Amino acid sequence: MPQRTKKPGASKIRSAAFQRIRADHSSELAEDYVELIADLIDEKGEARGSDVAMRLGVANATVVKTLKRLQDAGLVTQEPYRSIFLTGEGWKMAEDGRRKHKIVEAFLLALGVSEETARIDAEGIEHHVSEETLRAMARFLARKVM
Amino acid sequence: MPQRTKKPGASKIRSAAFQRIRADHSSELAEDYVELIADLIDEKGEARGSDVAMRLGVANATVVKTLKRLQDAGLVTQEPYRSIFLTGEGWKMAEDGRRKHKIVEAFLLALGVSEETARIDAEGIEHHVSEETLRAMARFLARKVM
DNA sequence: GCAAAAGTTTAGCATTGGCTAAACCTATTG
DNA sequence: CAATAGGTTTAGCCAATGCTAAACTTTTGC
Repeated sequence: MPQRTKKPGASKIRSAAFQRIRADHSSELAEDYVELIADLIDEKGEARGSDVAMRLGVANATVVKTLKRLQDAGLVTQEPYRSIFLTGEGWKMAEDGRRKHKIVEAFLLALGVSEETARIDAEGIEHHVSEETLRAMARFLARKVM
Repeated sequence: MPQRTKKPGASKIRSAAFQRIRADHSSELAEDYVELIADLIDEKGEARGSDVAMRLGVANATVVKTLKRLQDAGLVTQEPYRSIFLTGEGWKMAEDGRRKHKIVEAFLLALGVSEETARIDAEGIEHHVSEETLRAMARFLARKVM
């Protein structure tokens, strides 16, 4: 008989973590883009697609395609051959990413990790830490300072 | 097989982090699979595709397709309608994943995070921590015990 | 021992996120 | 002010990862 996708409550709990990871991954790229665009705007006054491409290490064409999705998602606005702007929503996401990034990076540094590693690992970790863990990291940092 | 990453030369050290994240993502799924398969074998004596599907929260067909890739990659062996085995390589990857997972989870717990959150966050973080950060976490744990 | 139930695989489709090459604008400059 | 250099977009390809429905195999119950 057709084998419906089983969604029994039993091992649903087990799979929750993996489902969250898949969800995280789909928002991860969007967060990286808006964060980077925000940085570029703050640093150079404007964000060009090619700057984004260079910093992410991908081809221009990939950025164009992704930005189209981000525009559909209401995170950025842009016109052909012009620089990129963030919507209110986009700024909100960028700020949130920066906030997480800062906490994670500072935390790793406080843990005794090198600057280089802290920066790189923070980039990977920031999309996978819950608010609870962020709070614990912030607490640790506060305690360290005292 | 990950796409050929063209190195743009001196352009951007900045992009290194993102490139590593993309690389991590392509191995992440493989690690999750082999780790899960190892767990199932240890727990129940065998790993069936449908168990993997249930625990990961994906459809059976997705698991079949992914296992084909893992087989091509030399991580698992299997025959149609039979249960799944890990190759030596597969076991090695599974053990490494478990090692990382354990450190990260224990570390989060020591930080004061709840068990539930530690388990879930560790699942996401384990694929993005460098050996250096793992060492720092282990050091922290050791210090805590003293 | 065979028919139905249960489990597994195949087929076919969609989306995301990469790439290169070619076409297309914009901007510089002679 | 036109030609061209250079940046940007489009077109079209590929691989990974997900899905449902249908086909197929194995197991079970009588």
